[in-house]
Amino acid sequence: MMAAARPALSALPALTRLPPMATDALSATFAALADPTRRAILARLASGETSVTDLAAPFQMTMPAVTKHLKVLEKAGLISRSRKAQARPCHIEAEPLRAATDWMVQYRHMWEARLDRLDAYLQQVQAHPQRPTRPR
Amino acid sequence: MMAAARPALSALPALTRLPPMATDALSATFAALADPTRRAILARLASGETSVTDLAAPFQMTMPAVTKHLKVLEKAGLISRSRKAQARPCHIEAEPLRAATDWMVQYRHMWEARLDRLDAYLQQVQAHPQRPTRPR
DNA sequence: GCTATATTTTACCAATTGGTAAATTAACCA
DNA sequence: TGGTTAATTTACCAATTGGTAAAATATAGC
Repeated sequence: MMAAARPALSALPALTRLPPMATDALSATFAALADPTRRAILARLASGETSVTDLAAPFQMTMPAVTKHLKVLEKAGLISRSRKAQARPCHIEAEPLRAATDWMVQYRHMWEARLDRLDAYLQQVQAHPQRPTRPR
Repeated sequence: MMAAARPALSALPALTRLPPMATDALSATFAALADPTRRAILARLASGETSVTDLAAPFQMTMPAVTKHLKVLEKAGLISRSRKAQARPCHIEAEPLRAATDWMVQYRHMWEARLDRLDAYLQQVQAHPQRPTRPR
């Protein structure tokens, strides 16, 4: 197996694991969206500024849990906060959501294109099973 | 604080925490997209079927790590696998990606609408600072 | 200053995630 | 049969996540 042939990684004493990458904006946005509670919060905020208490009401969880979800959303730049008496109302921030949507839409073209080519190929095969023109 | 006033939750012995929710398809899709390595893998797969070794090459990580990422993508339904001699090539599956894109695009309308209303309001305030018609 | 309301912070916990090294499986080839 | 190639499984680890309960903070009103 010649394990010694592989150099640096196992040689360096304390740097075997790289320091964790600071997650990019896109990753933070998708991670924030990867939770149904947070998506529901965003959906609610889409119709206007809302207090934490109001946001928490529909969910079967404590206020600190909601506060944590809001922190995730805020760190990802998807919401911002203000102050109104004791309340700290939340508002949606569209920019990063737009960026993530753009990423998906851009790649959707490629995915759909692949599907279309596959469709065309399968139809052709079905139409002329004897002489399948192999797709390039 | 009358801690005893709140009933069931802390009374039930072993059910204090609810069993973890089986993550829905949308959450799984966004979670899968929330990692730059996995997004790069998908981008690569958009241009065609690829082996694990080829997928792993651009990344500074071991094969098992890539296998794990592929498992995440497969569980989320974003890729599927086949067999070709020793290789287990991966192909992209567009459907869940389309569903997630649809979700984002649908909500984008609401977010953009909010921004548009804000824009309109700010422009009006700037144009007629004396008589700001308050936005509803 | 006291009290109520709104929210956050702290300290804890179990489960999940993202990585590794080493061993194992599966298919092909000579 | 034995060796090579491709990929996975196992066992481990540290960091992160998603929740809780209890205490603390901030603002407003009397």
